[in-house]
Amino acid sequence: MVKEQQPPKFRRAPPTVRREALIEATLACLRKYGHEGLSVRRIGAEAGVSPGLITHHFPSVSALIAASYETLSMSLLHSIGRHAREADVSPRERLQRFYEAWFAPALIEPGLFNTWLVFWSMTSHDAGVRAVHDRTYAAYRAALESLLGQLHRSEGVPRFRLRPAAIALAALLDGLWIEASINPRTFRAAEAVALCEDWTSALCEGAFPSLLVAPRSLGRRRAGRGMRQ
Amino acid sequence: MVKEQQPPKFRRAPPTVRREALIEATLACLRKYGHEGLSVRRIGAEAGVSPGLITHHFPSVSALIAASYETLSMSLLHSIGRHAREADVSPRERLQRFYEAWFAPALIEPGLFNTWLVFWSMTSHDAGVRAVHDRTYAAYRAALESLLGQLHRSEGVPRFRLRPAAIALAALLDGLWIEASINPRTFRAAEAVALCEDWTSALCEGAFPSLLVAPRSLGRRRAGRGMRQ
DNA sequence: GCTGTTATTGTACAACCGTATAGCAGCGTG
DNA sequence: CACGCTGCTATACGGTTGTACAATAACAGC
Repeated sequence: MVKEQQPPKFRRAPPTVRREALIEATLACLRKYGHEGLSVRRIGAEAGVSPGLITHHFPSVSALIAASYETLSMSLLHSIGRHAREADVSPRERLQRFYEAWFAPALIEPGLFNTWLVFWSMTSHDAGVRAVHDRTYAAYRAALESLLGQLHRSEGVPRFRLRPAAIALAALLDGLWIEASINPRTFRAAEAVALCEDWTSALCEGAFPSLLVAPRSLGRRRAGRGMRQ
Repeated sequence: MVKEQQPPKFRRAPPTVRREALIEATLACLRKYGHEGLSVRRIGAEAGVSPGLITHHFPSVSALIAASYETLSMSLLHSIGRHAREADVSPRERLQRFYEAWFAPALIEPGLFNTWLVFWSMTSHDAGVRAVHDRTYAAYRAALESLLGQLHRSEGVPRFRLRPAAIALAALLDGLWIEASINPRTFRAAEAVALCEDWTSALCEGAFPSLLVAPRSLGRRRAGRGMRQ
């Protein structure tokens, strides 16, 4: 009987780290293969693990997707927000840095876009994924509201309603990000940033009538049509 | 030999109308089942036709998707544009009607959103679908440029660069449409229209610095950073 | 009414999917 | 060194998928 010193067939890991590794593998697969990437076999191969392990650690594959969604979106929001939170610059400049981080090359990438499409396409079927979206979008909007709120208290900036302002800015950012992801040749990153900066300028000048809060006297035309705060 | 008068097993159709019927069935399937809907068997069942017919009329399934993409997006653009093109109202009001059509209940529907997600997710893999996107997005932007161009020549509206303005407006519309499609409870249609109207107001007041063309003298801060027209 | 064209069907194929489950094996514990 | 817990593998199952291809039958032209 020859005593072959062969390496172990697999290594054990505590559930927490294995779960995290599976989430990371899932994100890698979605990035590389898009919709075709969310198969248990492909994810297992990416993580160097058998397909059965996934159903062992997650109740179903959609639960794994939901967890991956939460991980990625919080990671991105934190990473982008860090650029805006550093140093002591003016609120206006903080926003600009946020925009620049948003349209940085790392974010404008087909893989990331395809990953997001998979998440979005599951919101209608899976309640768990939809819950993650709602929580994530709320956090994203809260970050924007925070940045806009600082602007709020600057010299010469009229008061405006934060929530709809953040909704509009989020929409503008998303829309530009999508087109840039699908076809990077439509416009350059600097142009996208300039368009967002324009939006900020208009906000600071009070050029968005329905966002202004209680524009008593001084008849700006079309003084808002009652959006709820 | 009994002469049974049984109906024919199938009916022949000229390639053109069969192709169109298949496209219609594809759109119905995508609307109902999303990503799961683009299988030859499901589409065939929807059209009351055998699965093999699809590969007979289309070189591949992705060609069918591309054709469906083109059909739907042109149909939508035309349908929405019709509301804005009718009667003789002011350019400003034309834009508002466009916004209202954009956020009408028929457009804010999970089925339509999921259909769009399928199209988007194929742009990275399939060259044909990407070509359709580019053509479609250009037509969409051209429609916006036309509407904005009319605004352009109104009294008191400063000159601005059409192309980037249309890009920004398209992004705002898309972003709002997406969030409304995923979670209709985030905001109401009227709020989305108000946010777009705000954007128009700011544009007319010249509150978007980088969009202004040749703002000679009159030092507005941050006079654009050279976006190409 | 017969014939030829061809749109259409039906089936076979190989590959893939998610889930369930029985048993192997790493590794902490004694 | 042996034991046992349990993370993990491997396989089987019934289902799906897109494509290929031979056979069939609708229907127009003669």
